[in-house]
Amino acid sequence: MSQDPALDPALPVRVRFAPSPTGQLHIGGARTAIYNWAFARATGGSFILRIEDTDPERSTAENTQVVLRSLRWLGLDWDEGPEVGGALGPYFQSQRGDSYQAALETLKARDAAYPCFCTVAALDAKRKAAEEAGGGYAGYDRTCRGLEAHEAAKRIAAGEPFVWRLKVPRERGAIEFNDAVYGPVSFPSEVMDDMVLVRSDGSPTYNFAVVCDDANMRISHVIRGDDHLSNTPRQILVYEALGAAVPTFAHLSMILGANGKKLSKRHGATSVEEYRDRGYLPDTLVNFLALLGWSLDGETTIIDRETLAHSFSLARVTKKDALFDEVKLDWMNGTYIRGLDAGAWAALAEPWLCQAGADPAGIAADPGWYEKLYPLVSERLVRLDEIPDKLAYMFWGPRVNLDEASVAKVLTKEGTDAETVLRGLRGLLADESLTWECEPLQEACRALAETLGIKVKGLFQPLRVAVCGNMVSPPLFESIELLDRKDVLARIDQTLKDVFHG
RNA sequence: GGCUCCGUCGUCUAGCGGUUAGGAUGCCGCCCUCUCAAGGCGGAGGUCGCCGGUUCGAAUCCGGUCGGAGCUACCA
Repeated sequence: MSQDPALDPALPVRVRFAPSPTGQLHIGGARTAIYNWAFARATGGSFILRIEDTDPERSTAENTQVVLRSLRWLGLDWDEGPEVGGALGPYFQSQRGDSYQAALETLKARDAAYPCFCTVAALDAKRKAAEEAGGGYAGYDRTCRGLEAHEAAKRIAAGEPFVWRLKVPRERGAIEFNDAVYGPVSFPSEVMDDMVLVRSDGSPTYNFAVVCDDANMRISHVIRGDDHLSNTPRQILVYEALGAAVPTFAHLSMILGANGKKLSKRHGATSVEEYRDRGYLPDTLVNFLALLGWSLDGETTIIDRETLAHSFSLARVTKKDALFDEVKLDWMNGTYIRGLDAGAWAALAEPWLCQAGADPAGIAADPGWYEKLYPLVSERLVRLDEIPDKLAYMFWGPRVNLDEASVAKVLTKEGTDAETVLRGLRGLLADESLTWECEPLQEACRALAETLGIKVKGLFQPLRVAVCGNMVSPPLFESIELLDRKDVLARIDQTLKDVFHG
């Protein structure tokens, strides 16, 4: 059994991510991109981006932009591809028509392809009959394979529509290859029919185009989704027919939704941009997706980009399908938010800060204020989109939006005298000699609690509700320090008025 | 139907013939504490899908079985 022409292991590593721009970049695709990128970086190879836009119906320039934008957002830089260029372009399949034509000529010259005049209708009928007979469809029956050359030429000349099929060698045995993830895989040759290479409209089929592209672009490792595992023997046959070196294949298991089924819109977000819009950080997504099917050492879960780029290896990729667990994703996003640089976080969180009530110009004008705001929320956030809810009180100015439940539980609860407490606080905070900083403020308030003979909690909570509007908030005195004294006093006055009609 | 692949705590995983089957998340408890978090400590949770076999010894090797997934197009 002759082995496929193996690729020279000394050749440089070249991998590609080849999405079809038919919509958003899904997280399954993102994970494939991450693995390709990480493998290239870890091996010192090249990461190539190729757009498979052969389906004009669904492939649009806009969709292509979405994919590029998502990859950039994730921080996956490509060495060759759209907007970057490269020696082996173009990097859009729609622009590589000539190369497919040339490949077909090669195949014809090697007697490895033949024209087939069977109509779709005829093939469908045969397939249906075979299925009804019980045995199942065994593939194309090679009706046109035995056609005499002059006969075929005559029919072509007569304008009869036809496709080009691959002439799979009759004596070809089982097709075997050593998958970098799955290990040795073998397909019996009996089930390999003479696949269509070029459609009757002259366009290449997917299985033909990818092989041409991967061969022409000198791809050394094809790292792609599991759904292509069964396509691989077919593609190997094309490499052989072309006389091209067969790359190493590495198939990635599927990512399933939390319900164990294929990911779908019905069960949460599925695209990179949806996760971005919900306030997940790109670092989180890269880390989390990388760990869905790969592990560094089985112990480490927080893995930064650099480590990933250095330590990724196909040998540690799992074969099992993985469920996408958003609960763990949330935890991870929280730890990445906590790890953010205080000076830079406002830029990242800007859209949500503005939703909370911040003024975009203000963010740029007073970065120091936002730097101090960061530690107040950082350990309370799981997603950035929680900012509007958690931080709105910082942007209310002199007004306070009192939460009804908090008022009932803290201010008007029977057996408490929040009014007296608030009046005391009002007087205390109005004292200009009190330094408007976290520590002195807190000390003064504690002293007041002692004077009033109540627990600090009995004083802090009413103050929290009066200033933050809610019994749950970021740290009280740190918040007050960041607010204007007159605004704080105004909020207490408003609370007194609204709740106690004073 | 045919072909191919997969199967370790709920979930993500470590494990490569000898481990009390490890880590992470989630859950529970304690500590810390101005609320909520974060953090620290501890706990519950896996007869390694099931059945046989090989072996002194199997999650690890072999066979079978069940369950799940993918492919089976002039879609990609």
